[in-house]
Amino acid sequence: MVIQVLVFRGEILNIQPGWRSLDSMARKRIRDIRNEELIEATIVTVHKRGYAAVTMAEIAREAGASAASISYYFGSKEGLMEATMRHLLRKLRRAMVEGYAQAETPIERLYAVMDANFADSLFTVPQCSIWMQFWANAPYSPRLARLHRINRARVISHFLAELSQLVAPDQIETARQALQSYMDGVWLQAAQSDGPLDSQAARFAAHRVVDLVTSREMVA
Amino acid sequence: MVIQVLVFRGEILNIQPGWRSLDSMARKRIRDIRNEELIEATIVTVHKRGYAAVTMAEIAREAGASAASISYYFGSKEGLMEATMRHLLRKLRRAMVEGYAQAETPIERLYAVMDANFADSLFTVPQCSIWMQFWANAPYSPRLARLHRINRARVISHFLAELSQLVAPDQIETARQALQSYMDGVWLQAAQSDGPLDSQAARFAAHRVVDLVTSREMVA
DNA sequence: CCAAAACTTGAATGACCATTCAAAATTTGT
DNA sequence: ACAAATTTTGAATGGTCATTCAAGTTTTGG
Repeated sequence: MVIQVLVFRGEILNIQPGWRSLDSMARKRIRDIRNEELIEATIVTVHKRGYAAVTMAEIAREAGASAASISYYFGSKEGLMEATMRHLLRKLRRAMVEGYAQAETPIERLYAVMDANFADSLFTVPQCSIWMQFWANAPYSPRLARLHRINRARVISHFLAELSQLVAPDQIETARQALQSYMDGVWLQAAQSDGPLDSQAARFAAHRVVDLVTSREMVA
Repeated sequence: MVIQVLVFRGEILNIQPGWRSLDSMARKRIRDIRNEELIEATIVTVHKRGYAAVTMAEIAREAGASAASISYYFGSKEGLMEATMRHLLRKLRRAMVEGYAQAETPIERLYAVMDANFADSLFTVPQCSIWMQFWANAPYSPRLARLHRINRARVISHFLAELSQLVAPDQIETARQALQSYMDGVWLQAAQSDGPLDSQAARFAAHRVVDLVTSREMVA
């Protein structure tokens, strides 16, 4: 057994038991820490200043680093934005699969999708705000566009898989469109909210929308 | 009776009967024509290049003018953006009051709001796209933020007025949130659509959502 | 036709910014 | 401890862009 004590620039950053030898882990650690710090600073700063206006220097200052270090770690501004979007997508995916594991019926799985999207850790003003910024700018950045396209396809196929077991075949596409629009719309409005968000209420309302859309009343 | 023949730079721009004398009208005309041209060019160019990346020179080129002329007519880039947003808001408001005039019951007025938002002349990819760009950037531009805030309050009060006659008091706010989120979400997704939009289908789907949300099933 | 008003723009201005780079600081492996 | 690898950044670079301005062009009013 090895006790890891990660010291960087005279500061103790982390103490934890480790079973692997230090060398390979520690070498990666600084890079990982900087990545995390810079991505977190990006979320905060883009929310504060807007995607269009934010500069490398501002993000770096928020992270307590220099603009040059962003280039060192991410290659370019676009690289940082891509990494930040990946980070958010990863968080969303993690929340989703977690909920899926619990759900047993199609409607529970639809609930799970909604619960993931409105989870406490994701449904916050800065994150909804930055999500929207990325959304708006994805068509103009090949790297963001790619991530966006892949994620979109994944979400659509999830919805379709569950809805096909819940509504008539000719209703599936309409129901998917309604659910997805609702979900996106809530995020969009949350991004412009002043106070903190009530994620529990959002989940509750979303469940009701799922109920409505999958009810027999939906027939044209 | 006077026949107006508007000639500018050797080109006949407009011939029409007029009852007012030429002087005051014609003096305003060139300004109006340039305003329209530049705003139209702004919509096209922002859709093509993105709010974050678009430059005055690009917009001017699209309009067949010089970047300096934008400053002459709108004072600044932000002034142009504000004027463009005003233009879109005016269009939306016009479509809305038109529908309202026809509607006689609360639910018909809700249909009318949806029909206005998904009218043929408004529900196009470039307009949904630019709308979303403005939406995303409004919080960072005082002048856009102001327009956005005013419009938002207007739409909310419209929804509340009709819903208060259709659903139980404790359901009003939830229903409004659902309708508005759906509406926003559809625009957001339309902005990212590849092909042309089916506005008729959007209206039809929106009516169904109105029906669902105002049905008695909505009870928690 | 003419003077005044309105319009147009090329070029200049000044500011801002992402990225690069070389040198310095820190950490790592042995 | 010390050489190699990694990390950090101040300053330089090159480019972009909104805005201004002065000098022209076109239109208007009479």
